Amino acid sequence: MEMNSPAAIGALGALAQEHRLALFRLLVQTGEEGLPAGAIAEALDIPNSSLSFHLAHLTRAGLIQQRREGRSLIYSADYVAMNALVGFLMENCCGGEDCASTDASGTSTDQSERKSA
Amino acid sequence: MEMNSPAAIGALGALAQEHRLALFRLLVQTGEEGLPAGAIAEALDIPNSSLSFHLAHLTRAGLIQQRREGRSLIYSADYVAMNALVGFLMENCCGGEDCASTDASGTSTDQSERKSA
DNA sequence: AAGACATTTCGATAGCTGTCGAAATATTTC
DNA sequence: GAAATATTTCGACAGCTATCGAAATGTCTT
Repeated sequence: MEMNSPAAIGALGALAQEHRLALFRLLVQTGEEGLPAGAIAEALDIPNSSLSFHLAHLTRAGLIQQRREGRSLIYSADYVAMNALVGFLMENCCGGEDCASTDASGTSTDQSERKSA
Repeated sequence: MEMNSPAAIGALGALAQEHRLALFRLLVQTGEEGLPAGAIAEALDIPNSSLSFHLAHLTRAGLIQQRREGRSLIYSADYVAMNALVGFLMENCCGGEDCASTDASGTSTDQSERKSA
């Protein structure tokens, strides 16, 4: 997937907002089948027009997908894009190897042996 | 480390900007010894006052640390914080398991077996 | 084709963000 | 303690972001 900086900035910015982060988490939990805009608005208690703004933002960033089903628009998380974002962060912003090595709860996996160049 | 949403939003927002992302990457590559503000400003070709603004932003978000050395202020990446952020994203925004399983280049690791609940 | 339903677009508005020169602050050296 | 160096804070400004009601758009049902 090899995400580039502009794309990463777009994705990071899209997630860096209370409502959008909650929205994305909700869609991730929901899975491939996704949720219609109305259900999301209700679940998160956000006015329709405001939600639409955030949905558009996340879609533009490539983190969620849209499909029509009857008169509803169904939104779902794009796991591949999220994979790419996490991959980008690990490659470019952790130094490479051991950063967040699956144990996100750990006793601060030794950071003192960094590439000291 | 167990990062919470507000902290994650702060960190995501801090990285969601061209100069700050480049700055953080630079510090990650540099390692524990860090770099003085002046060297960073020169490396990234950003005016001192602008850079200071971004350094403050990243510091506020907890992603970088500051220490004084003579008349210079040395900045360095906080790897533990970055660990926590990536951990947060994997736990909350990937569904848990296999997301970005070290191979961020892969042929779209099958996403169709999500927790369909 | 009219009415109901689901969602987006429009428009106005308040507040936040990024930029950068100039002035202020901190630290060392002479 | 004054001059030199390293960096931050201040202030002004342009542009972006979030909010949300009202109007417009698209889709289904009868």
